[in-house]
Formats: sequence, C-alpha cells, structure tokens
Amino acid sequence: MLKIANIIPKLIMAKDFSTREDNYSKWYNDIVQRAGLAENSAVRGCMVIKPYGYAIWEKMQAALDKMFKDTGHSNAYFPIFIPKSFFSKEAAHVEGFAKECAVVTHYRLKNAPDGKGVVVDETAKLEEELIIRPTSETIIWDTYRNWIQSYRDLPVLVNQWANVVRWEMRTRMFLRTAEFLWQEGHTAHATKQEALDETYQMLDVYADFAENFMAIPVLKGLKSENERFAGAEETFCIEALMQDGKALQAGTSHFLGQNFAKAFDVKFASKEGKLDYVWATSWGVSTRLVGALIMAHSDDHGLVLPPKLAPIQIAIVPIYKNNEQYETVCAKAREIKVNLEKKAFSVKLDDRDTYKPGWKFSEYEFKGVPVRIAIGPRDVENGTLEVARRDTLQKEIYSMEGVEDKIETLLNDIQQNLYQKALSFREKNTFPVNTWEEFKEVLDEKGGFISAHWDGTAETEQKIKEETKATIRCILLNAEKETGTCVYSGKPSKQRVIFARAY
RNA sequence: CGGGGUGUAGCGUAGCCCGGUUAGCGCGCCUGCUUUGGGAGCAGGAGGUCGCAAGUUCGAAUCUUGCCACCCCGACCA
Repeated sequence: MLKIANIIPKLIMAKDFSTREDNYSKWYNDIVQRAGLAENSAVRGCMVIKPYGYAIWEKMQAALDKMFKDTGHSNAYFPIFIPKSFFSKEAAHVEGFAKECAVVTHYRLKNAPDGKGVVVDETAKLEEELIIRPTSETIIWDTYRNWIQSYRDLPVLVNQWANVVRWEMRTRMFLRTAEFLWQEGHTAHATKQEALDETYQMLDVYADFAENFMAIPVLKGLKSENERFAGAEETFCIEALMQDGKALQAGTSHFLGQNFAKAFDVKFASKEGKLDYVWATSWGVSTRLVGALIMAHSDDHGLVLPPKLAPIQIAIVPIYKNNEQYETVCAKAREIKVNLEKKAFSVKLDDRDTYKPGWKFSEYEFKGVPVRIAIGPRDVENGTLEVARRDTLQKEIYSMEGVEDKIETLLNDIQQNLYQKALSFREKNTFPVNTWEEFKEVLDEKGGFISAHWDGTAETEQKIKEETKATIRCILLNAEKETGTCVYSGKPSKQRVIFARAY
C-alpha cells in the first residue's frame, strides 16, 4: 500500500437516488430496480427476478444446499399442485393457509364464442380442485406414508427447492410476493427427541448461514403461539434487524410433533414391534433473504453485498485515452483477472468501450460489488492499482505485486466489517424496557428490538399488537431466566421476550 | 375488501380546471466528431393506440359515463 486515498466526496453520490432517512421504502425499491435485482411483472404481486438478483439467490442456494447435504439431507421434488382434500386433513394447517390459496378449477381453454381470445372451457372442470402449494407438508406427508413402514426407513431427511404461492393482499419486492422461491426441508423421525434435535440443528444452520454468509447477526428464538406455523407444535426462528429498526423473520424451523403423521396416517414399526406415529420437522428460507441482505447492509449509494454472496466480487475497470493504451491496460488487467481467478474469486473485467470509467464506477457501486480495481496507463508504468472497497468507499493504491493475497485479505475484511457493523447496529438498537410508557416511547421514537417482560398469554400479545403494531418476534433460546412483571398486564413473567414492529 | 390517489415515448413528467397549432421537456436510445484517472461535450436523429370503451362536440389528452390496471393507507402474511 503506497498511499491512502480519500473517501469519495459526498458530492458525487448516486444521482436520483432516495436516501434511507428521506424515504426508506422508496430507497429500498430504488436499489432493487437500479441494481437490476428484480422488477414488477405483468402479474399482480409477482416479480421478475432479473439475472443479477437471481445470481445472488443462486449463491445463497449453493451455500445452503451444501450445508443441507453436509447434515445428511437429500433433495427431491414434489408436485406444485395439491388436492384440495389433503388440506383439510390437518385442522390448524387449513385454518392458517385457506385465506391465501390459489386454486386450479379447470384444465382447458377454448376459443371465445365472440372470436376474441380464449375463455375457460366450463366442460373441463376438475372433479377435485387443485391448490397451488403454499407449502408442501400435506402432499409430502401423504407421500411419506408409503415410504415409511419400519424404524429402518427412518429418518427421512429430504429438502426441496421450489416455488410456492401465497395470495397476498399487499406485496413488496422480495419481502412479500404472491409467488416466491424457497427451500423446504421435511424430515421424519422415530423419536420426539430426534425430531427436536433436527429442528434445532436446522435453526443453527440458518443462523450460521445468516451470520457467516449474509453477514447479518440474528436472534435465535421460539415463536409465540400467535406467530406459530399452522400445524406445528413449536416454531423456531431467526430474526434480523433492518436499518429502519424493523425486524425481519429470516428463517423458520418447525417441530411438527406427530400432527402430520396422524393426519396422514404415517406409522412405523419400532424395533420392539410396536406401531407408532412418526415425528416430523419442516424448515425453510426464501428469496426474502435477498430483501434482508439489501436492507441490512446497503447505503445511500446503493446496494452493498457481502463478498461471500456477491455474484461479482471484484470489478476491474480499465482507464485509457486511445487504442494503444486500451490494449496495454487491458492486457495487464486480463493478467490480474486470471491471477485473481486462480484464487476462485469471481472477477469481471469491464473492457466495454461504450461506457466511461466514471459511469462504470457508479454502476458497480450501486450494484454492490465489494471490490473495484481501476487500472490506467500510470498504473501499468508504476506497477500499481487503485483498489476501492464498497463498504467504506475508501480507495487505496496497491502495488501489483502480490495483489491477489491483499485482495483476499481485503474481501475477508469487508465480510467481517459488514457483520460487525450490522452487529453494532443491532446492539445500539436493542432496548430493555420495564414500563408500558417506555415500551411505546421506544417503539415510536427509536424502533429496534425491545426486550420486555410478558405474561405469556396470547391475549396480552394481541392487545399489544393492536395498540402498537409490535409483535413478539421471539422468545430467545439462550436468554437468562429472569422473573419480573409483564410490561402490559403487570402479571408475573418468567422471562423477557423480544418485541418489534416487523416486516 | 374498505379509504385515498395515479394512468401521456423504455423511465420520469408538463399540458387537463378553462376542449382548438405538428402533445412539450428531462433521462435513456441511435449516428457522427471530440473525449476517457468519478455518472462526458457538441451537432443531428428515431421513438406516442395520451390506460380501454362508449358518449357530448364542428373538434377530446382535456368534459361525461362505464370498465381495467397500478400505487399508497388499513385488515392478513415468510
């Protein structure tokens, strides 16, 4: 490092770009659009995930898929359509999803009588309507019945990467769309303890992924009854805090008990020769994580991506005045690219002559590329490079010699720095409160996570939600037990729980 | 499904009240020249069913009615 350059002046921050303070949701939408992550589609509530946005999802998939495989799971695929009757087999489950199901009733179109377009052919009505899966527990447990007879068939450890549809009233890019992509793990076990262990294990996998890949610290906890998955005995979650002080549920892991086994009659013969119902879990994360990634790290210059999930980790921008310089500079740039690729980094050399360097700088900045290298004739002459990091916007001049190692260190540093920043943000925005007045005041003036005593009843949680829009995000798994009095009802409480307004 | 709002070129918009030139502007796009170390400049150019349908009128982006779509605020949710 020969010299430390200045932080980019505020003057040249992104044009026509909303700021977080000015209008948080517009800022979010601007990033999604301008970074080329996604756009609205012709279908209400559904989005088109564009190549750059999808590439982030693919990076997430790759990392998670490996973690699932490493914990013994296999991928499979179940149908997108679920017979309507399957849904009514588990009472709580129907109750929870009935209001947001898309239903297929016919299987054929015909030419309209007036010759304009096509209409549904009423003679092609399905005998039993098909539900487009909002989640796959029912079809999967109906299938598992045939897979499981003996304890020797257990455990079944299956994951599926799929799309699901939940007919939402109000949608937001990535955070809530009518159709979304996700993975859903569905496991079957011989004992309650084994199923519980699996539930915790996958929660840990999610937390590990969030913290080490997404660079987002998460709280691990148990959901209250109100927030529990429809059909689960217990729902566990990871909760993250976004920059506007709202919480985001980033993943869930459910202990389903024997509910689905009973509903779908999935029994197994134990070693002792006794018939018993199978114990189940399910767990999932979705493209919502892309939304989490945006809201956790990005700034008023655009997207900021952690190196481990960035589709492009390093962008190289050549600088030149004429053809001759272009050739020299690009030759050197290609050399650097090859060397960096030897370290398995994803590098983009942007040698397009149709855009100017300044334009490219801005482009990679709002696309969140962690590291940008600029190389010009002066650098070729001096054996140097200008290296800019996206998280701090700092620029430094590096010597070309051994640059691969320095970039590697830099990328690790950026990954760590993003995590630390997010962690200290969460710490600064987590508030223990003891009175109802304080609760409302903190919520309205600061937002963030509120740690407060709760009497454990659904009624109190409901009242709090009605009065403040805040819900219990989770009951921390690793929290110290501490007796106190409920912040709302004044009744006795065994431990503090985490409240927040949430996405 | 309630309450509010908006539909004009790829995007953002002016014009609408009070009907009357060839529907204007910015960004983007195309061509050429000069440029290229932080979103280039100049010159020229292309691009419009004014959301859809009907009505009023000599004449409708503009007025009326109906429909559709989208956005924001509520209830519901990963």
